[in-house]
Parts: sequence; C-alpha cells; structure tokens
Amino acid sequence: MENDERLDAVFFALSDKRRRLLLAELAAGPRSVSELATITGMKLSATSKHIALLEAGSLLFKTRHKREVYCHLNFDVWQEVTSYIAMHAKFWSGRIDELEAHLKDTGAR
Amino acid sequence: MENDERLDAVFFALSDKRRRLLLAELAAGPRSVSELATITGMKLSATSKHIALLEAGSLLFKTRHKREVYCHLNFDVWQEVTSYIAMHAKFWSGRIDELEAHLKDTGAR
DNA sequence: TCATCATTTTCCATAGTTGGAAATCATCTC
DNA sequence: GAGATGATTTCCAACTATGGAAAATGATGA
Repeated sequence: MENDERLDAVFFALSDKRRRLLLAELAAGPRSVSELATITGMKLSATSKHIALLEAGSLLFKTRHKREVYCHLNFDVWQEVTSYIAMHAKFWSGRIDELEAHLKDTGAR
Repeated sequence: MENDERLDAVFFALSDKRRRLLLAELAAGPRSVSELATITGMKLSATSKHIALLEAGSLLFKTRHKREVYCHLNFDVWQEVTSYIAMHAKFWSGRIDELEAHLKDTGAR
C-alpha cells in the first residue's frame, strides 16, 4: 500500500472513539470478536466491521482458534505512526520563532 | 471539548492526504487560504472547508492581516496526540523510549 | 459610500460511513 | 451428515463528507 493511503487508513481508523476503545482493550491481550462486541455494546456484525477498519489500517491482525477469531494489536504500525508524529513534532518545534516574528510583523490578532 | 471528541477530530483531520499536505506546507510557515488553495489545486471554497476541519481538530489556528486570513500550525495539540500514541506504543517495547528521547532532544512540544 | 478583494457559507449532487437484520460462511461437536 | 456456534457479508435506511457554483460576508482602499 502507498504510504499516503496507509496513513489515511490508520488515522481514519483512529478517528472513532469506539475503535480506540477496541485498541485499548486489545492492549491487555488478544480478544475474540464476540468479546469485543460485548465491550462496544454493539451487534457482532457492526463490531466486525469496525474491526475490519482497524485491520485495514494494520492496527490489528487476526488469528483463528477453533471457531473464534482473535484480534491482536499490530505493534509494527505504531512505528510508522510514531514516525509521522515525531517528524512533525520535530519540524514544527523549530518554527515557533518564525511564527512569533510573523505575528509581530503583521500585527495580526 | 471532551477528550474523546478532540481525538476524534484530530485523527479525522489527519486522515486525509491533502489535509496532511496542508500541514506540511504550514510547517514552513504561515500561509493564507489562497496560497493553500493553490497548493491543493482545489477551489477556495473547498480548501476553506478542509482548513475548517483542521481547525476543528485544533491542528491550526487563524489570524487575519488586512484582507487575508493566515493559517498557523498549532503546536499545543501535538502534545495530546503524542500522548495518545506514546501510551499505546508503550505496550510494544522499549522503542517508545527512543521517541521520547527524540522529542526531548529536539525540544519538540 | 462604493467597489473590490479574500474568504466563508449555502445549496446541491454525488459518494462514503454506519448499524441492524437476515443470509451466508466456516468450523466444531456429536 | 446434522446441528450448533462464531464470524462475515449483503441489503437497506439514515446520516455524514465532499466539491463546485453562486450568494453572502467582512475588511480594505479609493
């Protein structure tokens, strides 16, 4: 997947409170889709779709054990997100002086 | 704003390639809405709406100088995003220490 | 005041997201 | 194989996002 598309998918997946809740739950360990459905309070079908979105962003992956599908956090993708965040945090930090100068110059409010 | 809603807005704003492009451009310094419209290749009206979404996520703020509205990156919200990412990344290894060290080194906020 | 410039808002058409119900699929147990 | 269980897919209705055109707003300068 193109890097831009991957970031689109990652950030979109993160842009929903319930999907972040699912990730928080998975941080404690793998959970079946049914267990996750209990947590969100939604039907299995809806939960399955949220999980699919998280999977599309590579934020989790699935394994099957007997009849149950287990979701696991995918730690690798955090590296990528962290990279994006860190890169911008670094770049932005050097611009504060310019910003202040600009504000002073233009007399902007 | 509720913390959950803020994160919704931040991540949603980041989930579009062109909005990330706008942020990248702003990293080099403030830009007027018209200048940003040139960059996205979209009409002013559409650009203005993307900017509004970024503003809703507090990723930027505006100032006015004469007839032009200037967009500036908002550094403060980065702390919050970094926090969320770091909290989750923590589960995954000591690599978060690298991020924190990096952020500290560069003086990023 | 009036015209102009930069931006925002409104309106509309198109496309995508969401959740539940029901159908379907995959796997297990007997 | 039959039946049960867990998960996914399909279908539909409601809602939201998007982009452009045109109208409206706000600020400036003559």
